[in-house]
Amino acid sequence: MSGSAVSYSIRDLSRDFGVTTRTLRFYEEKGLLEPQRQGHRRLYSGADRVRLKLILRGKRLGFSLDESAELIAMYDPESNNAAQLRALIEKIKEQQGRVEEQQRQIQLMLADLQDWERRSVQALHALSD
Amino acid sequence: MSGSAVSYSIRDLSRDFGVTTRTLRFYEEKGLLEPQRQGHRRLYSGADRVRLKLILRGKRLGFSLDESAELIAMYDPESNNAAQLRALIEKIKEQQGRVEEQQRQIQLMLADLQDWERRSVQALHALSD
DNA sequence: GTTGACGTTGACGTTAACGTCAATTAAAAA
DNA sequence: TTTTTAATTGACGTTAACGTCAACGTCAAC
Repeated sequence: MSGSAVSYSIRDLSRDFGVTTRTLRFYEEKGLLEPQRQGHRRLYSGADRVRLKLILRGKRLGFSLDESAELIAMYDPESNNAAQLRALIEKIKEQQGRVEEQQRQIQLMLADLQDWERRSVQALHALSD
Repeated sequence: MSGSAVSYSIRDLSRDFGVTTRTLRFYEEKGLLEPQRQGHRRLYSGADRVRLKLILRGKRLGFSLDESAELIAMYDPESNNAAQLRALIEKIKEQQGRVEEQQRQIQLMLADLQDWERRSVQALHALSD
């Protein structure tokens, strides 16, 4: 076993992921991250980076931080728990449903508006004839 | 000109649209609605109902109230302003882009997870042989 | 030995979108 | 006329996701 434990300062993570240090401390308060300490300073491991990556991905998928926390808990790559994995997939499919519905609404609205536009353009042409 | 001005109480709107009266007063504070008054009581017109419908539609499309206010201002069916209409369409297309990106991210994630699931199921089968 | 650079813990501030009282008022019903 | 019932205006409370100080610690560099 080699002991080459790579670790990162709060500033490193901040830079690498484009979030403020305040954000990192906030995620820690919420229990989403728990880096080690060297004295009173935070030392982030590779595993911490992965967790952070998952949190941010959760946000991009449209989940709240609390929801992301839940999802990450299910995503434990060690546990190999098939039921949990399927539960996770379900949660994400639900979100997919919500997003699809939004998209449907947007398309309906756009169709309406574009129809409207066509008609108003035609009205203009009729005027200029 | 007939003067059959239909109007609705705050409770009517609340019931018909499934929002609380507090919400309606809040929308008014924000300038999204401005019903007439009969004494100190609010009297909502048909036009007010339409505005409310648009606000709620905006929310379903994923816009904030402030954004909805902006959109509704552009949506003036009287003005017949083609440029404004196209601007509105643009705004909505931008939102469409954001939602599509979210959906893309979700699909990627799902693909990953389902791949994972397949593999872990196979691993189980291998064990039971 | 003091100056920076970097980090730490409070703790209060902020925006969005309402919720939740409390104290009043006005009109309708009994 | 008294009691309901519906509505009104304040005004403070709440959740989420951080922002923004302030005051203090520490370690290497000059």
